Amino acid sequence: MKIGDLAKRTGITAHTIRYYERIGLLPHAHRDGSGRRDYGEDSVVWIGFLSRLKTTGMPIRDMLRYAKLRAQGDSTGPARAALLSEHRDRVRAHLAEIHSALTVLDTKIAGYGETERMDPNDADTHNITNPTGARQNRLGRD
Amino acid sequence: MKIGDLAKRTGITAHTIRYYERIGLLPHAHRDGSGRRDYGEDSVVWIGFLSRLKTTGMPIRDMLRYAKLRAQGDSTGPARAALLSEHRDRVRAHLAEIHSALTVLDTKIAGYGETERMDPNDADTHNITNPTGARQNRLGRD
DNA sequence: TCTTGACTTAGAGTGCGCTCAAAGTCCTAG
DNA sequence: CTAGGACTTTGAGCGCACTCTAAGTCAAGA
Repeated sequence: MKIGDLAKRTGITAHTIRYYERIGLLPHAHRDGSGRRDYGEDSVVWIGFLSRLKTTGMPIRDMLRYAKLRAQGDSTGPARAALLSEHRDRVRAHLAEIHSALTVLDTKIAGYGETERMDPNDADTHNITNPTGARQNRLGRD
Repeated sequence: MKIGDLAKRTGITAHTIRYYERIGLLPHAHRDGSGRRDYGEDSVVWIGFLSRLKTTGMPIRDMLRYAKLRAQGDSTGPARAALLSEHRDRVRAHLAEIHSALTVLDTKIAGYGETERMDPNDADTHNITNPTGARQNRLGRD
């Protein structure tokens, strides 16, 4: 499989695949006769796993630690399990924080509904004051 | 209250408070006789709310949109509610993704534990039976 | 009075994770 | 044979959200 195909199948760009290889997150790819990267199904699986780690907010430097342990062979199983389980704990803690903040958000939204005498579920049908996007600040972006 | 006190009470640095003012996330602060920023309790509350938005992953450009609506007065209530409720939906969707990825992580960790008990030399070469149907292992040779 | 330390400004620097540019090579369809 | 597109490399650039530096002002305690 060529890099473009792998990109399509994993949902990350070819640029990013090369970047991942460069930093060591992916092993150096096998090359075909003309020097181009050629991948197998295992690459799809590994990138899929990396994407899941990314979804949970794991920084690349930790994925890198995991990848290096993995490259060292089967004996690093316990270390990998430890790395993953510490990360899992952090994710769960973060999840709890988000839930808590979301509760506040819910209250706030409900409060607006009350004040404005409108159903929060109708909020989406009201356009934001400035749909074309006046940019009054250098950070503003639409 | 001086900027240092506000920093202590909100958990963000004085540098960041000035940065937030610079980009428009905080209103221009009142100054005392010698030109120093002087804050009231309302600032603590507002920064607390911003921090919650940040916890839920709202980008600064969106907080900025919210802050500008807020500065425009009560008539922007519906727009603010809309902004918040769209964000809430995105956060909930993201939360679901994280939960799903976490399930895979749990399975993986359990898999390591299993192979450890069964055969320490064979760690990570097992096909993990997993309820989501995802297999995430064996990338080429290690 | 002197010293310490919190404050002021504009602007530069940092770390992360990509993302793209430039210039060249190679495969395939027409 | 030729055109187009996918690929190759090294290295630069970007967007985000801070984070810090430099040079200076000011207030209060020993």
